[in-house]
Amino acid sequence: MKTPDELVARFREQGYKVTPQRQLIFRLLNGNTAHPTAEALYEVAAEQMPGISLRTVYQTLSELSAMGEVQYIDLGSGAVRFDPNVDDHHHVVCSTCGVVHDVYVNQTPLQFEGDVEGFAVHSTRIVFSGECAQCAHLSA
Amino acid sequence: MKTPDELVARFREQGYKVTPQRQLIFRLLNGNTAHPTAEALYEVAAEQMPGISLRTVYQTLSELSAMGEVQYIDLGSGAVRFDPNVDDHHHVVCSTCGVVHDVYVNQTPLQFEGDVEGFAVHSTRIVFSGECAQCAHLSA
DNA sequence: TGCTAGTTAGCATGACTTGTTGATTAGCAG
DNA sequence: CTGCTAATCAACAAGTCATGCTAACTAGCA
Repeated sequence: MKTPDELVARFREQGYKVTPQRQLIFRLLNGNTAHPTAEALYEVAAEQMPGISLRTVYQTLSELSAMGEVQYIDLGSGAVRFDPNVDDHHHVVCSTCGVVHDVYVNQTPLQFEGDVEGFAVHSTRIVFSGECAQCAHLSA
Repeated sequence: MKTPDELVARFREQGYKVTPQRQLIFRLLNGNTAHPTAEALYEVAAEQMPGISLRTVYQTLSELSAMGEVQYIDLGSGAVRFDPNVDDHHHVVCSTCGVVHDVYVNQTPLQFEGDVEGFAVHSTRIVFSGECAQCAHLSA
């Protein structure tokens, strides 16, 4: 994702207004590796800006997604999560606490891109499930 | 998934009753490679047994899943799908028509199982997206 | 300064899944 | 065959997630 300042510029270019709400969301997402849900982001936002509406958070996330600045990630956990990291990467999820980390798979099964079962494959999503170091430690 | 007959036996073992509804669902799932949603399965079932309730379909699928006879697969398309194929395999989805095929990835990134970012990984799900042969043909 | 987009609250909707209740049906053990 | 009990059904509700709508207010920015 671009920096908050760059996003401000991009929003202006597109004719979108740069509101304090949007700027707040830009800042909250910047460098965020927590893969928050819209709700989670809303809660943090509401602490810093009481009165901000969940609707606005959804709206801004959807705009950012349309601009390719954040990624929707669906881990089958109910709510969609947002990832400001739009690099080509994958995810590992702790099946105990639900924490999500980015995973860079250098040896992607790229041999499949192009032709799998007659499909012209153009993207690959990998989700690893397991137990994070903390949960493994607690249960030990 | 086991054959309908084997499932009947397993249900009896577990003390579950073998009802016509359950047997119908067993048959509909047997060899089914369509990865149906619960609703889709219900519709087919209702053709053969008018009066069967969606609730019963959900119920039976959940029992089968608990017994490890079907797999839930979540492709982020809204509804959960069911896969009677419980082998270790992955999926490829057509982004145009939504059809799902099984994919056996012989060269799984197994090098990651065991330790990714400090996680003790125990499962890996890969979803390929692309265009199926039919859709590619139609758009050509 | 003023046009217009954005925000808000509040309510509604829609998809998907599960829970509940109460009546009826039927599997299956004895 | 009988009877206990699980299963089913209809009908309704609830819960989650996401989005749509309205009407009124606010504020960005040309």
